[in-house]
Amino acid sequence: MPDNDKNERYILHSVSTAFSILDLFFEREELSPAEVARCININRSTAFRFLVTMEQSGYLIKTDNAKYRLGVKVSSLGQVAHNRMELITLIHPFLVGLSEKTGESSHLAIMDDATHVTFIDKSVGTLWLTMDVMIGYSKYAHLTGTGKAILAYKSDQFINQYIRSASFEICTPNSIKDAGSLLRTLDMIRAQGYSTDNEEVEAGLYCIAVPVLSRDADPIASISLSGPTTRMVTNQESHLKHLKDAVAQIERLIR
Amino acid sequence: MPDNDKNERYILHSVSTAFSILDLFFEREELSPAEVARCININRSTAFRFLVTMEQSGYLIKTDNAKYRLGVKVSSLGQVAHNRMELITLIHPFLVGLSEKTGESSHLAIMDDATHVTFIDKSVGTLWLTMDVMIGYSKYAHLTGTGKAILAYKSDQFINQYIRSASFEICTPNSIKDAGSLLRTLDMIRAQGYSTDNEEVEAGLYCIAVPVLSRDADPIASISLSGPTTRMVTNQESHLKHLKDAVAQIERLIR
DNA sequence: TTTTATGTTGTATAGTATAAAACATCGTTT
DNA sequence: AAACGATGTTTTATACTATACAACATAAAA
Repeated sequence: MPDNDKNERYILHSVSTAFSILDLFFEREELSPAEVARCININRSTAFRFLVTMEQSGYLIKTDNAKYRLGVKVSSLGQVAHNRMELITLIHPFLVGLSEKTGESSHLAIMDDATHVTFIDKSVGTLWLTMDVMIGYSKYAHLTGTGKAILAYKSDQFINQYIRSASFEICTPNSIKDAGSLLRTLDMIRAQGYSTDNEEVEAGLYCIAVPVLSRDADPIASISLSGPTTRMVTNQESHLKHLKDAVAQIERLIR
Repeated sequence: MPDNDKNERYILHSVSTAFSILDLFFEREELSPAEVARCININRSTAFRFLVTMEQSGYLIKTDNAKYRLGVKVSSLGQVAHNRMELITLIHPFLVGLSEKTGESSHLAIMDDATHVTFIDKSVGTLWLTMDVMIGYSKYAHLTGTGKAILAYKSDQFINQYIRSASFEICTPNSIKDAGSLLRTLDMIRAQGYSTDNEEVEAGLYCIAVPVLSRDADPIASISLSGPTTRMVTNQESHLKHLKDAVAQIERLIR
């Protein structure tokens, strides 16, 4: 990433660490100065000052036992951000339609950095046994159906970069284990126009995903249907048709 | 606020302005370096550096026309924060119950600073004409039923501080116009145990709210029912009963 | 075309972020 | 009970960097 290296020169160090501290709260519900200090390797007193500052800004709140948590403002601003993502506004009705027609959960995902796919919207299925991922959840792209659908339509150099920076952790026996099989899978996805996740991230969970391409064929997102393998396999044809119909309409709207 | 003044000494200036910049995005969907610079009175190049830093941290994204928007991470972290607020987890079922029983929208609000009340959860009513406020929305406490319910049970010194720092903008003919009538209203709220908002924030909108008090009688939140004045007034007695029932159960749970 | 506003990039310095050290408290261990 | 270790908080000195200024490039406006 030459652009990132270039910007490196302008980074305000303390601001950057402030957001690193905020990042810690993705994993931990509350953190003390000492814990923050250990996590990002800074001095305890410095950590304390960061926390005080962020509390004063309303982005953290201090609990009674001198620990800190995410403040209400984070939640509020998150709502604002969520509502503003026009992609969501546009696509949400289609997700609802998909989950109503099929009974399965439907998701909208994007790749917002070079390696991870993020679920930015969902419509949970009506059936009792149903997939439910939290919005905002991130995974390496090659591990999910939505991620592979997007990755397959990225440029060769993007994919090569991906292979260099991704780690091929193994979630299930079906997980993609190396660059070679990933490349073969992506070829197949391009050939058939959709991707599947056949229990590759979690046992019993099957997913079908179709990319949403911009006018200049850039994969800006993908939508998916997910559910238990048995149900998904028997209905694969009809699910796929619904997904492709939805994407066709979405692409008409965004071009 | 003596504690705040005391902490003033530890504030990291650049971190604080970073969050001020983030605050700007509550109002504006996208901002350029020059705009940010004007809004918070800093140099254009400094603003630029802040934006680059925050982009690199994933909390902002740069659009094609060199403007910046809230990044996906804000939305993700907001979700996380929202899910973690145990108050919400605890109270949400009651909100759902209230809106199902009454058909009207039900809200949970807190005061997370000295002047504003924030809606942190809701259950939208089942009726066609229904109130729907975005979660995270903030107003001066004296303007809303939920705000007044909380304010009424705060300490005298808190209320005096409130009167000093709040501005009595007039939303409708019924809005509270001065400190005197606010104090009288708060007295009445304490006397009857609930607050109303009789078209004080928006014409036609009526709201009944009841505070949620902690073991030591601190007003930690309030819940409300809101809807068109006509419907609300005719059902006021029954709505109030439902609200008080819910609060009684909630208070039993949190003490 | 000229002008004005703005994004972006160097640069010098005033100011502050940072770590180290010290104190206060707390819970644990001996 | 005493000693210890871990941690929250506060003070302090210094290396560093956040900041504004200036300059350039570019885009929009006049």
